[in-house]
Amino acid sequence: MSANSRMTVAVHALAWMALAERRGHAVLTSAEVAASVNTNPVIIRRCLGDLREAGLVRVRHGTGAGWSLARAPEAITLLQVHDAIGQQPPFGLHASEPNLECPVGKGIRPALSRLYGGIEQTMRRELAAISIADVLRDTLQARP
Amino acid sequence: MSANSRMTVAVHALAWMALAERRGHAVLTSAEVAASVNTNPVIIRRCLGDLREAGLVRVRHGTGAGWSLARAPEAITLLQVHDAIGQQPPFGLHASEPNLECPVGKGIRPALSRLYGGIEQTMRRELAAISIADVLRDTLQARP
DNA sequence: CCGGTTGTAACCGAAGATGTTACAGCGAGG
DNA sequence: CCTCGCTGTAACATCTTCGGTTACAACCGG
Repeated sequence: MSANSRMTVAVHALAWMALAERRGHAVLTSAEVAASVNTNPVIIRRCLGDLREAGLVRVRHGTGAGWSLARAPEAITLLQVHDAIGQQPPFGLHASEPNLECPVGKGIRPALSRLYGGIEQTMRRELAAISIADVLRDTLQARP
Repeated sequence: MSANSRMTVAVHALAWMALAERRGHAVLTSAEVAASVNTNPVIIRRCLGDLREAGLVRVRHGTGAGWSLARAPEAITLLQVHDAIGQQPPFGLHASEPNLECPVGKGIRPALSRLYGGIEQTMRRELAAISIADVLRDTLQARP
């Protein structure tokens, strides 16, 4: 499995919370979410902790503690999730600075930065158009 | 160093080869390319080896050996480079299979696959619209 | 055959992701 | 105000990947 499943875990958790909320079970513990995602509760706590900092979920302490959505599923976009969990961009520049004596080495970084930035903007626009409610709806339609 | 710089290295190498070719120095050794990218010649050989398998560059052995473009810089798109070096998609699914007893766990993977696939398609379309010649032109215009 | 370069294997260290254990902190409810 | 359950986080163990390095056989033009 290629790296970066954090986006997937976060979206899965939010979709599950949205469904539970709709079923009248609004507060979930990290263990309950972890059971659906099939991972360790600490992974979920770390993930939901990021989402909480972004204001997407709320947490309750004490007896009967747990997590709940901070707003309607329709109002949570994948772009917000993407930013909340600090996803790294799809392309990176050179590991070590290129040779600036070479005309290509000198100009390639700004050129590629602009180029990569444009692609990233397009991706952000697509992510912004999709909400957790959309994902949940699509998820509940069983398909091969 | 954050992530995947392979795309950057490949594009840098091709742009540099395109410029050298235009200057009448069509055949470059891996050491010459490595000097511009500022990395080890083996890294370049591995990278150009991938590009050769995709038919984007040619290699010559024996005395005076080295690499040259297999076609005009205008005819090499970033999508071809992307595919040649086997870039991994920006998002990955779950590390371990989610709980299929849960309606979300059951349906989330196909839903996210479709979603991620759509985003990837958009990205591919953008990459296909940019050639090495475009990158070289942009690179040679020094800009802050 | 020689000399220079490719093609690859083997290996290293750093970094990041995932998972696990352990434990202090918090607060709702008795 | 004490208890209990869950959060929040540190620490740590793997595992994988990546960039880098060394070494060496294969190749071929001259």
